[in-house]
Amino acid sequence: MAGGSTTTRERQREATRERILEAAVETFAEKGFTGASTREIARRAGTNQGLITYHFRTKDELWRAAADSIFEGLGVQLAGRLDALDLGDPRERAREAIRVYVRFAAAHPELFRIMVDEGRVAGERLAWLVDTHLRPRFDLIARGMVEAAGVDASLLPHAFYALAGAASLIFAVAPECRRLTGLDPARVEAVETHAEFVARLIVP
Amino acid sequence: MAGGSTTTRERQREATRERILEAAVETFAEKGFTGASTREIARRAGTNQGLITYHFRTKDELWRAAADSIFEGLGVQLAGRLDALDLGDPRERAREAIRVYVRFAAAHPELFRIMVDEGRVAGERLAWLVDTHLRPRFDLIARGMVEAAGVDASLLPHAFYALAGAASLIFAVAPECRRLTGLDPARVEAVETHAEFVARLIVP
DNA sequence: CCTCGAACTTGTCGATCGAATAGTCTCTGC
DNA sequence: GCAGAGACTATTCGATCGACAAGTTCGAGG
Repeated sequence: MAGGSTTTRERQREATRERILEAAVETFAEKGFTGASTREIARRAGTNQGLITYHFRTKDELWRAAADSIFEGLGVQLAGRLDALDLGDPRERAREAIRVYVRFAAAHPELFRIMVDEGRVAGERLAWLVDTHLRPRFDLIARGMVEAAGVDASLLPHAFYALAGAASLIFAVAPECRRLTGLDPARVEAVETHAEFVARLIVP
Repeated sequence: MAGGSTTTRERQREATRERILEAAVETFAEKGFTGASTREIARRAGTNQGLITYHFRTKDELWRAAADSIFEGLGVQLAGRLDALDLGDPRERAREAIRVYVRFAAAHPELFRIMVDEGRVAGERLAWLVDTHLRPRFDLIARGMVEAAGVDASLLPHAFYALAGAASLIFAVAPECRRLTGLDPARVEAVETHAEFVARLIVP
């Protein structure tokens, strides 16, 4: 089935789906599930609302596809970068892993935003999000924390959420940070400063 | 105006306003501004939707009143508790200040939730929130960080958001934490463990 | 070339949103 | 103890939501 034969039709279909998906990730990250309307997503994607129902049956399935898309990117980027750092002493390696995580959080604030949005109230979407995407990542990071950083197993939830919060919040509320402190967290120097700050915070 | 003479009418009016306000804080914290409907808030308060329009003119003003209510509580609680700790060495005092902050974040996750909700997109509500409530608190905490903990002024935004995120995230996404890790962050022992963890993290 | 199915557009449905209105009830001041 | 004001209810409005169904366009296979 694979083969390279992609007809014009297939290419356009996939391109349209991708445009809608990108707009969905953006909009869900900004407004949350209820706050984002399928009409606005369609407008950002440059089409109409009916086309969303056609490609993704419901708003709920569109949201799941958007979440899949976000976590897919996370997997690729983190895996690739973490392979590169195998030398140096364990503490420096832990610091570098944190820097990588902070840089990712800066580049993709959607992840943190959607986690906070859905994590507040128990429900079907939260259950799906945790079971499908969060648990595998958590297990991976937790193993690293126990083996490399020597974190006590009973403290794992605390360490995980403390790290996630310290690393991501400033980028998730970038407009607020700009107005409150004058610092634009999106600038490269700000990202590097934050990465170094959090790395030294957790591994002094 | 002052005087103690509160008629039955005045008492009931204030009691109703308070019930609506509590329901509003709850609902806005759970669903965000657009996700929360005035009808649901009225239902939680045990009245009808028209009464909200009567007491607070618009949904926007109700939201502002809810934010006022949250930050009023923050001011009272933090001020009272921080006065009590004047002895001990500076590092231990800084740790205790962090513990107080974590306990507050655990008791009032609404604060963090509303901050993240509104901080994502620049707008009128964010501008009002920052100028009215956030900036005074930030200046206070920033002064404490510079004077007591010796944080470099250029790192203040990073330190502020790292602390806020590390302290609050686990409580803001309590349902997610329960499902992901099995730990219920609302339990007293969990709060104290997190307080100690973050305090030792930032002031080793 | 031509038709057939897919990708896509347009229009509409019932439900629900925030807000405004008119009407009801109850406490208060004279 | 009665008239009036103010707290509260019931109803309705236009706008917008997600979902659906009918049309329109257009590239691919025979």
